Amino acid sequence: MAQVEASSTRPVATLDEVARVAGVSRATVSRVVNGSPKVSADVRRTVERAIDRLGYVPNRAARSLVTRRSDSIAVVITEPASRLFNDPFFPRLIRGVSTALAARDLQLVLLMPDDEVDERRTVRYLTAGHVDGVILVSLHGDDPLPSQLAARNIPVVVLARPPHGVDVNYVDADNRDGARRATAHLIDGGRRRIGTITGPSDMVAGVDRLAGYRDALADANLPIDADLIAGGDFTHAGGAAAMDRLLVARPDLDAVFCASDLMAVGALASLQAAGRRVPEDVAIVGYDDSPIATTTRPGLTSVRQPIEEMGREMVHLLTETLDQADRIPRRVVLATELIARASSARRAMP
Amino acid sequence: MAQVEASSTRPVATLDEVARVAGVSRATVSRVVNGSPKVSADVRRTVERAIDRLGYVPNRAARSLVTRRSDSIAVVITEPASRLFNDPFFPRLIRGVSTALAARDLQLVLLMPDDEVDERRTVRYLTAGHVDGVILVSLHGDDPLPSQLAARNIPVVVLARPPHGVDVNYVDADNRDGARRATAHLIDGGRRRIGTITGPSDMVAGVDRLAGYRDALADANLPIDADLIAGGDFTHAGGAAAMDRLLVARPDLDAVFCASDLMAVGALASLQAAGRRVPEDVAIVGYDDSPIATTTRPGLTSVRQPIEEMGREMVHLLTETLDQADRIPRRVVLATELIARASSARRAMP
DNA sequence: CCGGAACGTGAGAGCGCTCTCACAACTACG
DNA sequence: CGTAGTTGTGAGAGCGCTCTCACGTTCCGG
Repeated sequence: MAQVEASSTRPVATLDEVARVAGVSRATVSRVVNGSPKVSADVRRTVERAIDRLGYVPNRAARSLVTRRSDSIAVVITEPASRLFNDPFFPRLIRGVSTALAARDLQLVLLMPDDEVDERRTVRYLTAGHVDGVILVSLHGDDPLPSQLAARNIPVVVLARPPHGVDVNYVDADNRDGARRATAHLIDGGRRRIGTITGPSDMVAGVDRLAGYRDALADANLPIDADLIAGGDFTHAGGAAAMDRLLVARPDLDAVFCASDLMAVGALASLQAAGRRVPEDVAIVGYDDSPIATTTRPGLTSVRQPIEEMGREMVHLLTETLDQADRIPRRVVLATELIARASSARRAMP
Repeated sequence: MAQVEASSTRPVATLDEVARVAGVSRATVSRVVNGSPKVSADVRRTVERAIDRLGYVPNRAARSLVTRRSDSIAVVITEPASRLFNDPFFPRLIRGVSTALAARDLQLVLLMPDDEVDERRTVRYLTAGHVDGVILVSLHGDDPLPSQLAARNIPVVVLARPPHGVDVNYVDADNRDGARRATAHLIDGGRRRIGTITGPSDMVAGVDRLAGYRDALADANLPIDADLIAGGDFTHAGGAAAMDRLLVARPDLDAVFCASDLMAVGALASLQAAGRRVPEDVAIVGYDDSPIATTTRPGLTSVRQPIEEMGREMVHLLTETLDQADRIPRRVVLATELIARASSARRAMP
């Protein structure tokens, strides 16, 4: 039985060995591997056979040492664990990024710095030439990473509009318009005393969605009442607490727009505990169209963001930046979609 | 203003430059960078100053070319998108893995092959010496990856016990014991006609949890009735459908153990739609202790798996395998915990 | 006071690959 | 038939790092 699969020794064939077996030079093998057109058909076939026979796989370290390219892209998520756990946003975004990278034969490297020390390690990693570009998923605007990377000339695309008009590529969903449409939908349903539970005021998404709520009221010539605006934090508990406050301040409210589904679910529980019927007494609209929106009773009307598409778009933007030397920052804002469910059903005729 | 930060040119200082600036040899700088003890204190200080001044970061490609180490670990998730979206399991696992890797200064590389083509690319990537080891998160047992990697002598740890007693490192939660305890909890609560909604029979977790259910009934000398066992698929819709079937087959059942929270939520909806009160008429226990368990009404009793710890344990196992030449496969099985909520409240005295 | 151990440092090879350049073998054209 | 171009292939340098080995100092015991 000479049929040995190079079993226990590391089967690391090199370019050199392939060249020897195929009876050509290293350069020619390299050309075959990299799909250069200037190789004659029969030499190419010979080399390919040798590659197959040896199970040759190019060593990326050696390659990227000379090309100064790693063909991988980092996705950096700087979010507290709690958000990551509860939010289906990230898996979906990653999936979008992942498929787009795969199509370009780029490798995804996920980094999730946990603390200060970790973040320094991350910067070191990114600047060590380990990746060709960085996708930054940080919903808090005060992150120093973009400028640090910019200083090192590493292409970056961030998710969500940065709060200070930094010159950086970004992709975002149209939060303001989404919130406007959600609120308009409530107005269309016959609601007039519409409250809102906002996101944190230090997050652009929170601020933008509040602005959209205001837009819709203004469009309909409805007054904006501070008593109808309660601050939340994108969490279930925060949503419930905010709802409680709204019910005290404005017991007569007939609808509420929540800047996240998690808060909407909290608000729903709070409303039901207070004996209000949804949607008969109070209509609710959430934001994110997360899976939880379909499991509540009644089902939760929500604003869907094109999350996967945002991921794909970020990759698109990044690879464009990679190829072109001119680094003109671009921004891509994607439209949202309102998914109507029972929680915002049109008010019955009185 | 001579104060230029090497702005637009790539500021890639090399070992050589550091050596020149510090007035020492390349080897000495390398020793300092790698923390070798055989460098005198003042030379070390001089070199460190030079490193700081030049903002030197070692080039990992060059390093791993010679060390044959990449100092990164791949996490390969081969799951359909749908699961990834709805299941908070993965983020938590990743988080556990991530912190454990960070503590060892290892880099996490996340791979999520989407289809056949993608999977081949993944194999190529893993065998290109890009990673030192692989953590395989595939809940389906028929994955060919472990053996492919084993053939290449790449250390692997898989999540969950493989169905065929493959010789491979794995980490798992004690599904059988968790299910046994969940069911025993229902028995303790005075329930006697206890149904179960299982996971898919091709997934070890599903099979093991069913076995645990049987164990508990056997322990309590309760009969095992096929009418009380309904097949599910770990999804919300599947849980609801299975519950409907159970209600037809055994309208008198007074409790149900669901092999996942998502199915439990579906079952809950189905029970409530059928006019059964939970927990008065029928008690429910789920599995996973996912966030959704706290948002249902009533709150869902569930079995918590130490997911983060499983991630950490996988890293632990992998790094052990990395360091030692002897590759004796190990298995680590972690205990679960029952989190009691209202959905399984003790039956009121009749 | 001398031989050898201990210690700190430098020289140089080489990891596996790409890429430029040179060159041989054709082809085409005046 | 000579010259210029075209095409396929090989030789060789070098990417930035680690690591072995050799060498110069210092220190100590006999």
